[in-house]
Amino acid sequence: MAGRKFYLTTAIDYVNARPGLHHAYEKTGADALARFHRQRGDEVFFLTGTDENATKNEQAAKEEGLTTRELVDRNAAEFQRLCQVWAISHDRFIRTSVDKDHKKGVQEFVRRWVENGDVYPSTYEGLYCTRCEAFYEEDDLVDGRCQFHPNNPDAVQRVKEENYFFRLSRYQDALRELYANDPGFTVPDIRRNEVLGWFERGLRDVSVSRGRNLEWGIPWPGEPGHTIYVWFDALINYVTGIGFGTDEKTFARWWPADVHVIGKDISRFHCIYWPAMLLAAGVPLPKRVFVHGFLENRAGRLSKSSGNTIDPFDFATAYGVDAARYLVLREAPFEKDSPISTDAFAQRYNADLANGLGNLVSRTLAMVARYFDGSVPAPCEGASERAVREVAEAALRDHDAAAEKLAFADALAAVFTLVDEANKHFQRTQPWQLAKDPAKRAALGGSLYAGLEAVRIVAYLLAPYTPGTSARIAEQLGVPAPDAARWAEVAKWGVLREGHRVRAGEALFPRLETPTAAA
RNA sequence: CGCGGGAUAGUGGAGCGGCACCACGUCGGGCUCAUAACCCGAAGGACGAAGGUUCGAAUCCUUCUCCCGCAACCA
Repeated sequence: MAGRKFYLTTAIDYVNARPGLHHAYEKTGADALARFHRQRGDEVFFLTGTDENATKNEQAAKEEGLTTRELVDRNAAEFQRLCQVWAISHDRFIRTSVDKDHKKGVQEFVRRWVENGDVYPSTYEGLYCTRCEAFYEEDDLVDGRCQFHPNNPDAVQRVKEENYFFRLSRYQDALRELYANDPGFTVPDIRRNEVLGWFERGLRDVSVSRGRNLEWGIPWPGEPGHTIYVWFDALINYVTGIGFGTDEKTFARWWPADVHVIGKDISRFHCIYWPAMLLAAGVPLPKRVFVHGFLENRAGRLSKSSGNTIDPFDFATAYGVDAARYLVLREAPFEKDSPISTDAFAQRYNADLANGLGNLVSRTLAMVARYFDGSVPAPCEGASERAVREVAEAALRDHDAAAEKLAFADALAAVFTLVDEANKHFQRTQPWQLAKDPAKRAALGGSLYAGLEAVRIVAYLLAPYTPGTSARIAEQLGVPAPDAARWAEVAKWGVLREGHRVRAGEALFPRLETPTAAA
């Protein structure tokens, strides 16, 4: 796969609240995939950003005594800071209310619908919650109030307006065909099955504009007073972010997306609406939509509306960025829902990072320093060394197979089989005993060499998840930084040369003595 | 009967027709190079409830209970 282009996206985030751990989770998963592909030699474009054109931002701003612009800028900055703190390596952070190319591209996209006869005006009358920005049926309301905003008596209003509707129904057969021909379009299967279920109930045309002379939002082309419904403007970011409607050369280079990484709550939009929207605009479809699961705790799911989020900035500070990234991806398999808890994170930190990886690096380099004065000994492969080598070779294979599928918990587990094997290897060969007998010098060197190679390979394999730590280990080993190394040259056993200098460093992951206090 | 997913050792998971497995935690032992870390061993569950199919069921079927998600708020 070396040398191919790889374009991936995350969902863009609503700016009506602060970032939660779930935002960091999605971005970290996507980031690990981006870094994984770069490391294997692919050319990667990684897009993330904020979804800023929701009308509710106007109201939220009013309540805080700010202009809409001020509120949106302030909150968008928090999401950008999140990306910095969590070491997200995106190539572009798109802002839908700011970036001119987005606005222009969206209007071009809609213009194509119009040309294609896929939108038509129609009168819509119904109960509209201005807080949700959604229409509801009478049955959905509780005492005449929105069930999600019961404290806002004025939130629900009866509105009647001219809207443009998108002919979603026209694409039902094309979408069925897509799902029949390409079972991998939506993964994992559990999410695909949900999508198939939606088809069974049929697809209705959807309103894609708002006609209430809104100040905020992207104007409908040639139709003053109408704005493009925020959901549709948001989805189009995936093409405008790489030049659709403004830079066709760049667009042609990156599109179609190799994968859209999203949460399961918005799979309807990405798995049904988005492909139909693209078909209507005459744009090729993305290759895959990966629907990740949710972080859950006993207080219920983590979400903006329930307000039980773990602060992602505090979390990263408490554990360190690399550990934080490792913990969310290891504890919460990307492909499904997972319960999380601060206790589980803390235990995982000590077990895997402090006692496992950190201690292995520490003991290995300490022994090389003590017994060989920091100079790499000659390889000397006995039964134990061979076992380590074989586990390393399996880890390289198994990691990549899992990472390709975005199964990061499995991918990380594969890497840690090598950490465990190296620790067992030292117990088997007992270099501290061999060191007492000058006649066993070669065996001693061989044991430590195998340990060093294990550490080196682990560091490279973990680079997509723990970029800072991997770089530190590479530095201690005096080998090329993970960002700079050619994968084919480092991803194999036996690269370190006899006499090469290595040095011990500070503890990579200090053990937490009171685990529960960490977060 | 709106659709879908679950219920397995203290916790989190795997297994999905044939001796109930893994990780963490706990307990006991060993080692001493290392971040009181590492290694070895043990205890602990008969798999939500009831019924059925089968030589044999966490694993298939039926009913039930309880969770969760979706059904134009939400990653």
